[in-house]
Amino acid sequence: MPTKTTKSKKQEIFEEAAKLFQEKGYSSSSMRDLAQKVNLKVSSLYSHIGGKEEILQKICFENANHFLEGITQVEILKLPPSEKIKQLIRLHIKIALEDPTSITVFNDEWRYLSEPYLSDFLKMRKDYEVRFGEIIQKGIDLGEFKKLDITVVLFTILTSVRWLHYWNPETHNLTVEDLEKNILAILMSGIHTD
Amino acid sequence: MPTKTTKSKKQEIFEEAAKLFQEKGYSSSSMRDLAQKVNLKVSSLYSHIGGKEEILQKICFENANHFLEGITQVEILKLPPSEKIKQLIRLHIKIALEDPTSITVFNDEWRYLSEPYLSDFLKMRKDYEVRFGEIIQKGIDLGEFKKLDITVVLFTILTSVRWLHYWNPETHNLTVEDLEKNILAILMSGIHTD
DNA sequence: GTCTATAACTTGATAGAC
DNA sequence: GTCTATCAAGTTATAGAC
Repeated sequence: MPTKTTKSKKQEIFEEAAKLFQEKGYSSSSMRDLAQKVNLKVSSLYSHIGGKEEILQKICFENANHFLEGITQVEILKLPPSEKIKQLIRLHIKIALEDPTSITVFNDEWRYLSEPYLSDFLKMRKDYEVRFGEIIQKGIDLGEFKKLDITVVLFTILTSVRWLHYWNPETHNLTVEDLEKNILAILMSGIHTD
Repeated sequence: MPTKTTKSKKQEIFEEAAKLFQEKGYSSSSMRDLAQKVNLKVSSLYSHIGGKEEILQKICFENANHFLEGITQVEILKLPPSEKIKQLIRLHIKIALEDPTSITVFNDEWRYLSEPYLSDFLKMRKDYEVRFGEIIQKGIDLGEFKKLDITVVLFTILTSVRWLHYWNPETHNLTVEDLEKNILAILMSGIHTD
């Protein structure tokens, strides 16, 4: 019999909180809701965590770090910009499908971070966007990409994959690979036939 | 001297509320915040509006109706599916740029609608998605569009324009026409050179 | 229509017994 | 670590004087 990894109460709290924030939104989720989900009284939560916002901070910065680590890995690859952009799109798809709950909270609830966390978060996001944009610029310079506005390309790509955390791979007869192929095809070559 | 249209207090309340909801989110916005913005005491607000949610309902259903009216207009046009999809993308751009505040609240805060409004809203959204998807299907059947997964194409298009309400036309040296051209080029033909 | 006053309730967090 | 009890502040909304 395989050893079952015991989930700590703290971990359980974080996981249930993420679900709760996803369902009701951060500011509509109460510590009472959360306590009930993990079978504790409200006051007992504070033996495990510092407070409500600590959970939001963990979710937001963990995901921000995933994206920044991902782009750092891509930048050092000896590949043409077009391949780097494809890798980044795959990164977004992977992160969205791997932990949809966490990524939903990251996407939609970061603005409820208090200072100085909010500013830190926005700096990380800006950093990511700048570095993503630089790869696009290089691709245009090398003639791989059409001469389009960098900002438009950047945000079109970044937001175009922001529905994937709603995607349930099990209810669609489309493998993750096919999903990836479709998205890359649209962004690289468009939906129109040649 | 041109006649200045007088803004009713009710209208002022709705406009300031939209801004407030955009800034702080619906559930973090209080009637006290709103009262202060329009120089009234909280209780006086209730002489003009029924309550907090009435404002959210107005914003959500007004925008939902804009989109549904738009797609109805497009459907009756005698144009190939590819042109209809382009029209719809232009519709999204137009709505996003015309009233960014309202569309932000529509995009991000609809889930705080209470029943039965929430269900009504979701039905309208589903209706829009189905009709949008049918045009894509037709385009594929006629050979105008590549044989891609309808759902992937649908949501990629719908979400890819969901950053436009942050776009400030004045701080970018790109006209709205060029913005439109860039977005249509990406979605129709992709970013990659041929 | 606007105000003061207040009802009725929910919020995040803490004190201190066990 | 968990509990009961409670606090201080915030919430939407209403009653009733002017």
